[in-house]
Parts: sequence; C-alpha cells; structure tokens
Amino acid sequence: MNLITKKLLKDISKVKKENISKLMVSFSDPFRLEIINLMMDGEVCVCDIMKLTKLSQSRISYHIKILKEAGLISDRQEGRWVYYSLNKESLFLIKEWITSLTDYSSNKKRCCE
Amino acid sequence: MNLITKKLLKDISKVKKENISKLMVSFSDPFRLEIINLMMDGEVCVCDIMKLTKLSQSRISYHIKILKEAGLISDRQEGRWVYYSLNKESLFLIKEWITSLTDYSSNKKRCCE
DNA sequence: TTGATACATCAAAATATTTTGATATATAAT
DNA sequence: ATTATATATCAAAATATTTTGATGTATCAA
Repeated sequence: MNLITKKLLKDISKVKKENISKLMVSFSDPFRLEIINLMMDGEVCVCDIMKLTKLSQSRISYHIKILKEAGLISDRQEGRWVYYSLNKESLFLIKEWITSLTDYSSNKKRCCE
Repeated sequence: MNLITKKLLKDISKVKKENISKLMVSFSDPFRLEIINLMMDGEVCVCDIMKLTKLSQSRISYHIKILKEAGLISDRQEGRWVYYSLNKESLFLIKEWITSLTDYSSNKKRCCE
C-alpha cells in the first residue's frame, strides 16, 4: 500500500470512524440482526415485526431507534404506520470499511527480541 | 433473486448466524476497533498495544480475548511474546454477509391499509 | 535459583445496555 | 366526540459488559 492510499484511508477513517462504530454497535445485538434480516424482504412496520418475532412493542421500538440513530435504516410514515427499510448507503459504507481492512492489512511478522 | 439463491443464502446464514453475531460484537467496542486498526500494520503483541494506546494490560488482554473468541484474530506465541494478527477469513465472512444484505435485499413497499 | 518480563485470569466494582410496564401522541374510524 | 390502532418515550428494574487491581503462569536472563 503506497503512502497516498494510506493517507486517503486515514482521512476516510477519521470521518467515518464514529459512523462505523455506531453501525457496528447496531449489528451487535441478535434481535437487531433478526430485524435487519426481516427488512431484506422490503419495508416492514413495527406491527410486522411484532407478528414475526413475538417481541414486545416497546422493545422493538427501542431496537429500531438504535438502528435508526446509526443510520442503518430509514423510515417513511404513512398514516398511522411507519415503514422501515434498510439504508443501502450505510451497508456500502461498512462493506467499504471491511474491504479496506482485508485489502490493506499487512501480513508483516513482528519480533520483539 | 431466484428460489435457489434464496435457499442457499438461508443455509449459509443458518450456519454462520452465530459466527456473524460474535464477529459483529467484536467490532462493537471503540477500543477493539482501535486494536483492529493497529493490526492492519501487521502482527502486534500486547506490549505494542500498551505503548500505542495507553490501555492497561489486563484491559487489553480482555479485549483480545473477545476478538480471539469471535475468530477475528489469530495468535502465535514466540518465547515470552504472543503476536496477534487479523484473521482475513473472518473478515471475508463478514464482507460476504454484508454483500448478501446489499445484493439481495428488496425495495418492496409495504402497505398496511 | 532469583528476578524480570509478557501475558492470562479472576473477583469485585463501575458502567452500559436491554427489558418491562406504564403513559403519551398522533392518526384514523365510528 | 369517542374509541381504537400504531408507535414513541420514559423511568425503574434486570442484565450484560467493561474496568480495575491483584494474583498466577510461563519464559527468559543473570
């Protein structure tokens, strides 16, 4: 990896560090993973999630809030219902970050002697 | 997405669900992200991390343990030192999972009326 | 064999996250 | 107007994670 790439990556990571961290937190709960999974089939409302998971309403709202604040999902209100869906931009951001980890990490051996 | 792809994905996700979950948890702490970042330059020992981050030794060992149990890092002992490095296989696993999220999630609109 | 270094582990304390049940708000139907 | 539905928010309780400081183990050097 050359210096320019390295600098670029550093700049990117500075801007995105907080974002990444929040996104990662949003992935770190099994129920949130489950909710994310449901959203793969398209928009869902809290009531859908209730039916499909048997989680309580406030519990779902809590996790939805975490996902929303991380920017992982978007919402659209229509009458009484709020429809949530995955925000692909955020997913790309994470993919990009993971890719930079795999592509630019060194295999250099260390020796403390 | 056709049915075969869908079934395949389901099978993959069944096997990897626990793995993914653990990997995601391992990413969810800012200090662990920092440690991961250090490992991009190659192997590091706990003593390196101590110098570079000012975290206490037991604190680092704790986070290292989380990362190791998630399968995100590998270790190699040499004398008194243990060298840790990123496990690229795990990174690929995550990337693959994120990719499946972006590639196979639907934009279908929902309507509760 | 003694002392120093590198790291792991442990239990207790500190802190953070999650769950629960109650209440609030907004929309819509009667 | 009143009632029902969908969701958000809140404070308290339950749980989980993280930090700390102490102690343990293994390796090496003197």
